[in-house]
Amino acid sequence: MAARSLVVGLNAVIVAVTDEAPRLLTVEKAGRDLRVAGADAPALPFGPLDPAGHRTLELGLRGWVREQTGLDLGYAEQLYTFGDRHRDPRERAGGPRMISIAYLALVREGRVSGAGRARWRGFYEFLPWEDSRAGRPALVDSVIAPAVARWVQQPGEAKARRARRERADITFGLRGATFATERVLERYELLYEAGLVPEARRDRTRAGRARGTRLGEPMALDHRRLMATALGRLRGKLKYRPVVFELVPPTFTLLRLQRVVEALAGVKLHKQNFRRLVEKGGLVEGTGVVEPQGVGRPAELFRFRREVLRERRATGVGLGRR
Amino acid sequence: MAARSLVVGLNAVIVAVTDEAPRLLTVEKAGRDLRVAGADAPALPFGPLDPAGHRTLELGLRGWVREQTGLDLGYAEQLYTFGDRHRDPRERAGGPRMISIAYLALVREGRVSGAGRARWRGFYEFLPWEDSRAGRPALVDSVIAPAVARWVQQPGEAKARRARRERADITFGLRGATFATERVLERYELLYEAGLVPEARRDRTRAGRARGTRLGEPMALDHRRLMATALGRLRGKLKYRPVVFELVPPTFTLLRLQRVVEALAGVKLHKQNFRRLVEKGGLVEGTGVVEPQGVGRPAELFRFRREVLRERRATGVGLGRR
DNA sequence: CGGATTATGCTCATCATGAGTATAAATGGA
DNA sequence: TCCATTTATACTCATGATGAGCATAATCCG
Repeated sequence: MAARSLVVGLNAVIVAVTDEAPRLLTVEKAGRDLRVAGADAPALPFGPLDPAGHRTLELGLRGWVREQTGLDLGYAEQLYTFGDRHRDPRERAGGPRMISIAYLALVREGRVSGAGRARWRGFYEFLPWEDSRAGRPALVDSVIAPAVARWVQQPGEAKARRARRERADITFGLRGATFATERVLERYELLYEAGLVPEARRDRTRAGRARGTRLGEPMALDHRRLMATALGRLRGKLKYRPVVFELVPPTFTLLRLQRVVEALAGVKLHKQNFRRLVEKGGLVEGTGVVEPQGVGRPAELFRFRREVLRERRATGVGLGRR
Repeated sequence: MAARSLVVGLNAVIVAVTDEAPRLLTVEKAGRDLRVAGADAPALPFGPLDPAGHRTLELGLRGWVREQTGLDLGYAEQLYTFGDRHRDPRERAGGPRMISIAYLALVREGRVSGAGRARWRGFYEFLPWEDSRAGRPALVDSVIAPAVARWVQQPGEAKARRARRERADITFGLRGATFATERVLERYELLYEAGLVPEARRDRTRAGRARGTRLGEPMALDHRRLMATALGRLRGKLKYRPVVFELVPPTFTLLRLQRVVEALAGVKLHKQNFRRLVEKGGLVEGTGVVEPQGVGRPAELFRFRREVLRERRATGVGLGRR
C-alpha cells in the first residue's frame, strides 16, 4: 500500500535550562494527530505547513508553537529535515508520506511557563545516558556497555564486526577513543540499531511496548531522534557560538552561566578556567552590580558583550577539548 | 492567488575540485521544470520527492542525480531546507508551493565527467567575491564596498543604520572586524538585500535582467543562495572534519591537498604549517612512494589515516584562525 | 569567632599556531 | 658539468590558548 499524498510538518525542539537541568517543551496527550505509535507518549509541538498561509517555514513553526503552547519563540534555527518512509507508522495504512522540518528553539530561563497542553520535561528523562555531570551514568556500565558489546559481537563477517566495534568505540568513547559530548545522535542511533530503545522494536514489530530494558522514556514517533539531533547540535554549537546567552537572563553570575553550559554539555567544567575563558575572551563584561542573597561570597552580575561578534571568529564557551 | 498544492523538491549542490578551482555540477537548459526566472540560467540538479517511491530523502536525491547527470554520488549530507513563499516565481501564478531540501555532495577529483545535460562550472563564476587567494578581489573595492556603504547609509533611523553598519562590518570583515571565510551565505544575503545581485531585482520586479552592475553570473531561482549555503557549510566543516579527503584521490602529495583546501577556502595557507598540521596531527601518513614527474624535488604520496577519527575530536585541517 | 561556602586572582607546564630560516632533491639549460 | 630554479622537507622561535591547581577574599551561620 503505497503512500500517495504528502504532508510537510513543522516540529519544534524547544529548549530551556532551569534548576541546572536542560528542559524540553512537550505536548502530552498529543491531539488526534499523534495518537499512534507510542499512544500517549510525549510529543514535540507539531503542525503541518500551510502552503497558502505560511510565508516562511519558520513563521509557520512559530505560529504552531504559539497556538499549541502559548509561547512566542525567540531564537530559532532550522535543525534537520526528516523524511524516511514509515517514520510515521500510519503511512503503512495508507496515510500520507510525512516529511518533518525540525527547528531548534531556545527559551530564556524565567520565560518558562507551561501553557495549554504543553509541559516542560527534563532532557535526560529521555536520554539518561547523556548526563555525565556526576560521572559516567550507572546505566552505561550496567546496561549499555554489555548490550553494545553484544551488538558488536553479533554473528556475521569479521570485517563487519570490526566496523561495528570501531563505530561503537568512537560514538561512546570506548577503548581509548575520545568521548565527544556532541555525538548525541550517533549514540541514539547506535542504541536504536542495537534494539536498546523501545522505539526500535515498536517500529519493527508494530507492537506497543518493548521488553525488559527500558532505556529512557520513549516519545511519539521518531521524536527522540529529533531531540538527540537537537542536543547534539546544541552541544556542538556551544563551542563556537555564543548561544548560551539565549538561555540565560540579561544579567547572570558566572557560576549560573557555567551551570547552564554544564547542564547542556552534560559534563562538569573547571570553574576558574571557565571564568577566564568567558571574561578574558571578551564574551561578558561585569555590571558592577552584585547579586543579592545566597551563600558564600556574593558574585558580580555579568552581561553578554555583543561586540565580541566583531572581534573574534569563534565565539563559543568551549568545553575543553571535549 | 494562493498556492494550494505542495511539492517537495530535492536539490543537489555537487562539488569537486579540479585544477585548483572548486567546481559545481550544473544543469544548463534546465528542462521544462525550471524554464522560468532566469530563463536559461544554470540550475542545480533537481527532482521532486516521490512520496511512494523514494524510501529516504537521500535515496531520492541520489536517484535524481544519477538520472540527470549520470553520476553516482559518494559523500552526501543534508544542507538546508528552503521554503520561503515565492522562491519559485511560478507560485504567483498559481503554481504549487515549492519546498526544496538541499544536499551537499562531494565528488573525488578524477571522477568528474560531464554526462547528460550536466556541466561542471567554477564556483567563483557565480560568487566571484569569495576567492581571495590572489589577495582581495578587485571587485570588492571597485563595486561591493561602495555599494555596501550606500546600503548602510540609506535613509531611515540612525539605530537601524548602526545595525546595518555592524552587520556589514561583521559579514565582510570591515573596519577591524575579523573576516570569516565561512560567512558565504551572510555575504550573499547582504548583497542580495543591497540589490547587488541580479536575482534581487528579478524576484522583486519579475523583470528579466538587472541593471548595470552584474556581480557574478546568476543562476535559476534561488540556486545561488543554495550554493552560498553549501560553500559556507563546506568551509566551516573543513576546519573540524576530514572532509577534504572526500575530494582527493586515495593518495596525494601534501601540496595537492593544500591546493584543494585553498581552492575551497578561497585563501592561501602557509605551506610548512599546513604540512605540520596534517602530518603531526595524524590526519595523513606517508606511503613511501614518491610522485613521478613534475618540476622540483619529488614529493611523497600520502594517504588519509582513518584512525584519526578515534584519536582526535576535531579532525579538520584548520584554516589558521580564519 | 571559626567553619563552610562561593568568588576571584594568579602561576605554571604544555601544547597549538603563525612566521620564518635552512637545507635537500629534482629539472633544464648555459 | 654546473648553476639557477623549483618544490619538498626539517627546524626554530615567539606567542597565545588550555588544563590544573594554589591562594586569598567575602559572605553566612551558628
